[in-house]
Amino acid sequence: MRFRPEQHIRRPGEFRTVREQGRRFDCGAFTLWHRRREGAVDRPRVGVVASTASVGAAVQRNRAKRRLRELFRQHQDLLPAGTDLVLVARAAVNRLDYPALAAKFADACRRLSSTPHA
RNA sequence: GGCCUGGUCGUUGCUCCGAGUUCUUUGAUCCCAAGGCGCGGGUAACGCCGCGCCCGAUAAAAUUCGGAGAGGAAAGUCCGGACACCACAGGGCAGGACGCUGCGCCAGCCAAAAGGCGAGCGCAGGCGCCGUGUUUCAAGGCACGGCGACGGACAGUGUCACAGAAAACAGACCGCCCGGUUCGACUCGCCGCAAGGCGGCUCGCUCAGGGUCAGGGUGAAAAGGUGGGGUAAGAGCCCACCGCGUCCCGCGCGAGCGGGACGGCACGAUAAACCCCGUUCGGUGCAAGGCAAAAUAGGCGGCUGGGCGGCCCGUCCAACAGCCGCGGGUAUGCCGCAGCCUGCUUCACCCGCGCAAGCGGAGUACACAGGCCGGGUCCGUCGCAAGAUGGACCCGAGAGAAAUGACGACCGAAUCCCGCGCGAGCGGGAGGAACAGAAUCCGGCUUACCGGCCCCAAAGCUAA
RNA sequence: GUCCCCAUCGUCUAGCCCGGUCCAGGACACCACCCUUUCACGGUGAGAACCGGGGUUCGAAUCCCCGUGGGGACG
Repeated sequence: MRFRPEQHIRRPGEFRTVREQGRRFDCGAFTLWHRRREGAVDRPRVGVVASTASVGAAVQRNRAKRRLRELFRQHQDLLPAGTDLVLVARAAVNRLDYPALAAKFADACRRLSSTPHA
């Protein structure tokens, strides 16, 4: 399953929309915001955030964002079409091993699919 | 001191490049939104429709294969430069930076050349300070090592707290010494019956005067040092050595050094205080900056000087001039921006010709070809070795909420534990790789850091 | 990314330009005592800091250099 450039959320306005109108799941090592775009049928999109204060220096920030993007790439078929995600990294992202992160992410995907957004 | 920054394999992703296939759009630097010309049609109008001609830059998406893809510090942003714009940038003032000498190197820059500048780096040397050793009463000398933002303190100004008698063209105080007067004590002589008086020696004290600066617990620093002579006491007052200053001579490319004569001490510290001298620097920074749809149009509307970004001068462009605006949307797209140069190619713009499309010239991109530069692999030569050098082949990061990864397996350094061995070590197990992520580029400095390899020096051990 | 600025008691600040008078001053807070039946107010008193390292200097919060940590501007 590929991860295409048009699946990136890049604009500050889109980030703001997801975080103001979407819902939040606390997944321990990261925070997941999600929002369904009305009438959209294209693939789910994602934006990744890693701040210096919560994650650390540039190496840690880049590594956290890569791992979160990889989570989305491998599990994006669990998400309904037209879903926008914002993943906010915390310090534990780089400490947990990958299967634990994948389990948390898959669980969050199933929960947001079972509780459809208004 | 130099060099290097774990390895192999598998599955699956990301960015860029090349080749192929498929599909649609074909007209094209983001979208609404359209290549140009001619003829005809249509429309409120047009970029719409049809036909013909001409030109064109070589595009977009999906997919397959192949190739490439973080550092020695990519970091801090402390310096220097390239590059871009402000006028390829002028004079002065202000302000900043740098500062022993000689030679060499260095990203680059200036110059016709010779040559010069350059953040800094290296080698050799000079001077100063510190440490150790030696010699010496000491100062000083010599040897070795370390450190130095190392121009100038007789151009000027400022500051030097506390302590201390005194803190900056020195001399007030204590003290020491001298002689004088008054007073007192002791003693001697003379006069007097006595009280006492007069004169003298010595000592002390007080007072006024003079000499002197050796000494005065201090202090970071006390106005040449040590020793001797000398003196009433003392003092470069005099002498020797050392230090200092001026002059002369000699040596050295030079910083400076050595010697001699004279002076007779007049010269405190601080310039990472102001400052002076010499050299040098215009400002802003890739978020610099440039480009991105016609026609109406030598048009309409608005503003009045503007630029040289610290200040002044001066100068430049000008007043028929310059600047801004002339549909909407979008933190828009593209270039700058991916080793360099040359050739080839040729959108725009420019020049010439043509009624016009266009044609010819010149000319920027991608691609292609060649050369140079850098890196990798293989081979040869040299070297004890890290490595150097020659040839062949291959390659040359470029993102933009920001690619260069994720996961797994194996090998694996440091370190720890167990067993064996006199010992070097051997076997097994645990353990699992530092600092850290390009953002216009190059050079330097600084800071962070697991380890590995090599060279040089010294000491110890072993062997000869 | 590029370019600037700042750092002093628990908090807000003075001192820095031009070094000594600073074992660093003030306000609020905290603590102790007094006042009050008690609390508050008030009074008295005490504790408490120069971001780290190096250098210049006799002497550094102040001057210079290198770091660390904050903050800001530029589309």
